Amino acid sequence: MCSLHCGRTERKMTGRKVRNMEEFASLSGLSRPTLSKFFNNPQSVRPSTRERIKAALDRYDYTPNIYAINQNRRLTRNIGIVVPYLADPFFAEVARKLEPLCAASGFNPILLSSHGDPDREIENLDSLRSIKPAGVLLAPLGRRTRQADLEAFWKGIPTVLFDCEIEGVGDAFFGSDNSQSIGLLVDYLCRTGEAPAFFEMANAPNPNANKRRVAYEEAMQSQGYDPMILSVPGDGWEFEKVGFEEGGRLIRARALPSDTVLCSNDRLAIGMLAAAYESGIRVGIGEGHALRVAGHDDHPYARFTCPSLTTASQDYGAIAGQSLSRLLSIIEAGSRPDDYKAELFDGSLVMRNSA
Amino acid sequence: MCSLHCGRTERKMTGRKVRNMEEFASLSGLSRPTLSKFFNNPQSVRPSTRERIKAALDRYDYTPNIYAINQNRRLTRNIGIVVPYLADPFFAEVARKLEPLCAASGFNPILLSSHGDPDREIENLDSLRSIKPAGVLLAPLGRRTRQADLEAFWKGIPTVLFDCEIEGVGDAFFGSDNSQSIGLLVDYLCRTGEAPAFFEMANAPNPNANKRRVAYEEAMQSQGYDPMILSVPGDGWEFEKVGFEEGGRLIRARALPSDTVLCSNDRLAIGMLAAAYESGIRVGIGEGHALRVAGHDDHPYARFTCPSLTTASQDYGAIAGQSLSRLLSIIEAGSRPDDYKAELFDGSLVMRNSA
DNA sequence: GAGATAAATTTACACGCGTAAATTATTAGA
DNA sequence: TCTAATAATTTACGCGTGTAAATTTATCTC
Repeated sequence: MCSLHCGRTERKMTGRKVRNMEEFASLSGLSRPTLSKFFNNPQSVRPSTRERIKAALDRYDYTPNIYAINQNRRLTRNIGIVVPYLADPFFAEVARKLEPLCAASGFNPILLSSHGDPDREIENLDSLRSIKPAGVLLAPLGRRTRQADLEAFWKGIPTVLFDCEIEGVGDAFFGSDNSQSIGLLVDYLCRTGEAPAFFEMANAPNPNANKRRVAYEEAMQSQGYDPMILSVPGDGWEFEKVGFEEGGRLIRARALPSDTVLCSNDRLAIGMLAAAYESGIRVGIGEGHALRVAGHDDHPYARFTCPSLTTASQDYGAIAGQSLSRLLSIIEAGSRPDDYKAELFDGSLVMRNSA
Repeated sequence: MCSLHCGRTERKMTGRKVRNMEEFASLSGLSRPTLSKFFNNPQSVRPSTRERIKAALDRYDYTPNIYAINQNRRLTRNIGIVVPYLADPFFAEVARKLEPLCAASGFNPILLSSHGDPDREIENLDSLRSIKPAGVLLAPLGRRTRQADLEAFWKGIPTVLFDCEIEGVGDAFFGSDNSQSIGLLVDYLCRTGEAPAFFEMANAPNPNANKRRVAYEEAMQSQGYDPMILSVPGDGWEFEKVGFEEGGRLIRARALPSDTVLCSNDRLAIGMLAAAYESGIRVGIGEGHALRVAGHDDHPYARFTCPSLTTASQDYGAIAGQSLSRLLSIIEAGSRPDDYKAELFDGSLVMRNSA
């Protein structure tokens, strides 16, 4: 807690443990309210006093009781981060970027994963509510999100959504411009070979999937092609498995309408690449290759697929950074904004060997 | 909070919000101490009273203030879970198993990742300490862990280690029997082809790597072979990258002493498989294959590598389950055990197409 | 060095709950 | 129906902090 404010990352506990602020006050020769001010904001006390407190902090082992602090504060300095599926590298990555940013702003990030379960998502929000966070960064599950519950939560606590937008919920939204990035991919694929078919899971949990399909259709039409949608059964978050099984089925049945497949996301593509490999289909560009496969997201493993995966990267950094700074400005303003703000960031094409 | 005890996952907030237990007491016609008992343990009040409280809970919107509770309790019901690298699927998986188990026991799991950074690990423990958790489940970083700090933490809070054992720290340890699982792999590989070389990163962050190397050496010797260690430069957690670059270097330089390579973990193997693919080396068993590659851990993507990866699976469930139940028994006992307990679980061979 | 300003101190109360002791009400068993 | 056991209530205090108002002290400017 303290390390956030006074910049100390390690203690030299040469002295004994101090029970409470009262005791620490007499030990350091200051009054408790002054110390209280210091711990809330070191800049709010005179530099000379600040140094005295820091010196005392080195001599004695004292940490303010976080429960007593938060019981009385109007607002805690906790920020909830709720993601739909932490085992998914995209969210693991965003969370990893978010944590140090929160800490740098003096806030305490609390990371929760819904593990793909809508009930779990609401449970996570409930448990956050009991912690009275200053705000919440939420990447909703999407299609299966219990919208009414989410809306009720949002009314009580400043909430910024990212990755997945939900109608009528949240003070702001930051995500990727699927239309732009899919456009980039379709454009590239059309330019360098056959126009791509679009491979997706029929019951995708996340509305981005729908946006990407629509973006694909529009991009194809603007290039003068008829869209070719391959919508395979499947739900949940086991994309690789669906890509492998259903993609393999399509390959073996020779049911692909094009020698180029654009997958709705990299995880589907990873599964499909594995299926193609097992079917002895050579994936890639140029002579001797029977299939081109592209994905979307620039998954951390996209570099290591066989062949390496051509894809579109999302601007994780911008999404994480802007979501947080928007939330912080809402928190600091102390009042909810009147205007809902949504911002989409461009992706960029990552050309590798699969297409 | 309450949902853990009274089993309600959703509220019907037909009534108004209740500020505190006092107010809720008068609304429900009971006394505050009785309600306090109920929230600590619903079984401690008479069934009829229990029903009255639950009914009131449905009528009014009341949640006990978690900060006020924890300020006064001797022990919070928080359990810290600290992992070295959450983006690593092994830890993501263990964490995913741990969370519902904690919740089912009435505890609140707090998940923190050290992101491969030893300072971050200690910071995580410090921030946990300020939360006064009942206990902590810790998978240490390993080699780079700041042992003295860790030891100081452990002395204050019940701590069970898993995955990676640290000399002289922790009330118990649960992990995989690397000797057994590596033995299984070496045995299988020797039986079905050339004896394997062992591919590892020289400065692995985790001591399991050393244990695996030693286990490999012993297994090879007991089979009558000389160990062949391929120790490549590299540190950190980017195993795939090291496997890809250094593995690729070995392959292109034809520096592999055997046509069979056992990788210290699956992530290295994933990188090496990608490198082999790019070099045009066919990996697998039987005719027309030039290289066999095996891994260790049964990474979630091991099914989807090209070819699918032969590996040894760790018993995630047992490790997670036993670690937690040991910690809970220490917490319930209210005193630290005299005897340190370490238990290793067997892995099992997962035969796929790469070896 | 005086006045203006800023900071620290004192005093006092509040927060929402745990918990112990003594008392009263309820239940179970015969 | 009575008694013993059990549960609930009342009363009272404590936990470690936030925070407001009034006062005193230190610092700065000229």
